[in-house]
Amino acid sequence: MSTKKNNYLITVVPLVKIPFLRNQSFFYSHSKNLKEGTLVKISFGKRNLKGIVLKSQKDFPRKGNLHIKQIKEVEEENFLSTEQIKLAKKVAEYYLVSLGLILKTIVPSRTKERKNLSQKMKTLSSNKLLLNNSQLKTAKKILNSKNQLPFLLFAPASSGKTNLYIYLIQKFIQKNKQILILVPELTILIQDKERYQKYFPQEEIGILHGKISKGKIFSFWQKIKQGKIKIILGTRQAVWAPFKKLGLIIIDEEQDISFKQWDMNPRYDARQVALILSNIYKAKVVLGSATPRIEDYYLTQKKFYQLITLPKLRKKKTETIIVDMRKEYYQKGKKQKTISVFSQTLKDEISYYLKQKQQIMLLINRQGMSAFSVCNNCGSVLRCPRCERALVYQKEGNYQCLHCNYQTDIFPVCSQCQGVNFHNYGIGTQKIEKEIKKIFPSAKIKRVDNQTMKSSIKSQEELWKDFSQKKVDILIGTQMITKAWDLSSIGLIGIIDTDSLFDWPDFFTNERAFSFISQAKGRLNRLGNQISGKIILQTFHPEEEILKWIKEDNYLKFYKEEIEDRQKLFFPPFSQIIKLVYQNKIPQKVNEKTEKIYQQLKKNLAEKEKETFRLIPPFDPLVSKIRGRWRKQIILQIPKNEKIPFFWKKIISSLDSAWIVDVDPVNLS
DNA sequence: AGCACGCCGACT
DNA sequence: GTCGGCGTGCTC
Repeated sequence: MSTKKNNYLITVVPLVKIPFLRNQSFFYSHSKNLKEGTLVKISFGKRNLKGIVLKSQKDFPRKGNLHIKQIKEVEEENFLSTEQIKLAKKVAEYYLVSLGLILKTIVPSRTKERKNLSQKMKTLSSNKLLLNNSQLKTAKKILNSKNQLPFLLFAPASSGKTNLYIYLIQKFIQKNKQILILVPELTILIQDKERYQKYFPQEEIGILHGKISKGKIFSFWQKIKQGKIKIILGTRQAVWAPFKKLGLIIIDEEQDISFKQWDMNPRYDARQVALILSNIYKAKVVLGSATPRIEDYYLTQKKFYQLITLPKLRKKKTETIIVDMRKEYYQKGKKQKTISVFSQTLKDEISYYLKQKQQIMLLINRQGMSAFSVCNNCGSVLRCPRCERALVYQKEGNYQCLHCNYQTDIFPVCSQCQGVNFHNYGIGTQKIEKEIKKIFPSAKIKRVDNQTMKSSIKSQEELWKDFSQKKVDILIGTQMITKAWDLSSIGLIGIIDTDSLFDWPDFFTNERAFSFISQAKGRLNRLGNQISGKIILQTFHPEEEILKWIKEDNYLKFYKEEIEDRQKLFFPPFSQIIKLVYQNKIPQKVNEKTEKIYQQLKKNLAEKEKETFRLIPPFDPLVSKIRGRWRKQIILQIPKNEKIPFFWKKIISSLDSAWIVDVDPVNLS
């Protein structure tokens, strides 16, 4: 039924979720030929959607009675590049999601940027770059390498890896190529931008992250597409930019899990996407870290990555002290009635560093006043009615869920026995703050955690400035500050509850704890201070070997231990993991559904596959109820270098939207 | 994501 | 019979 007017058949991918094993594209008619990547408006079912054109052909006499709709509107021709579509296809295949959904995340809103006229271009003085011998040698290695294998840059804190990056960027700009720099967090990005800009005052740096306006993103997008912007700095979504001539991808702090979008679809890891991207553009990739992921270091051993290293610039003296908290309990041979969260060692060191006018950072990985509260009458834990998670004591009589922001009335009642008195266990940032104020009343103290960070970016920056200008003596915070803030002048770091970093039931836990403490250590006295930096780890398990590797900065020993465990337990890099989570308000339905799918997944495994593939039956995650929904999960483990069995793909493809499909999840708990 | 279609139980 | 609840499958 082709009319003279609309004699072209256009293959369009609607920007919507379609089971990924089904055909992702649909036929539409139009009066003229449309190129691949054109953005169009279409009607799909009863909905009006946007779509991306894959190809066009002259209409031909067709059999069957397929009703073909017309394209409603051509929004922009050549909107996406061939490379972007190629990337989208490969990413959709890897993460078992529909192509339309990936294309939807690539396509930006076409909004004009509201020109901010008061925006003044600061005239920046250009910094001169000086590389030392080892930096230069490493850079040459990267530049002269003929093969396409990614580089893992294993570089400790203060080894000058940024200098190396800048040198590489210079070289690629000279070649008229674009450079993508990926960083894990927004706050790092802001600090990095200033740093890079100083070396490239004449270049506009494209900034891409989740919090800039749609208009601004679109304006950067166009300049990147035209090749006007050569340096692109961004968080994970920057991998989707419309590069014209990408030559180099730098992934800084590659061990960071923030590269993975774990909380919403598509659940992609920007590092994985960057590797695919680099293949499409034949670009070089540098993954930089002081504590690489176990999986990535393993790949260097298997010669899939090229290992390059940088030595420490200055052999700064930093001391790691492991404090045995059991001894604090049994001081002078007697069991103490009350125990301070601060060991005597830590208190002594704090007062010493305060006297030396050195800044101090105290780290605890919990917010609020305590970890959980127990009813004095019946002993049950006070929980969030919606999430089943322990509520955390906030202020006088007030308890809060850190998962969904549920807050109790001033005096909550125990759900089990109507009791009204609770005892608070564990320690959080607020409690530490209260205690430390008691012990050091004249010290200037600030607290940073998710609660305080939720406030505006402005107040975050102010706090950071205050700290940099030494208006703060003691900074108390959760893990996030070591990541988010480039704090370079800390004299003393105290990790209050080291054990809590390790007791998470997950196979990545050790790796993350190792990386976290190493990163914290890297913040010690990077400025030319004469007083050496010190980190104090308070623990009830000082005999743990991992603490020894941390103390010695011995990544390789740690790697050796860890890779053996991974092999024994058949975890990455020896297997690929797919996590399937089902959630529903009715717990019985959760049990039934997950069991049904589990049986399906199990049933058709061939005898041979039963030996090598692994399937963990439905189990409750650590947080088994979130926002009123119960959840259960199934774990699939596929041997590395094996393909996902087709019938598994088929089952996964048919799962409805109550399921979460997470390929390469960042946790199993 | 919507929306139609079809199968099955409850009820005028 | 027939109304409607919801599980299943399709969208050019």
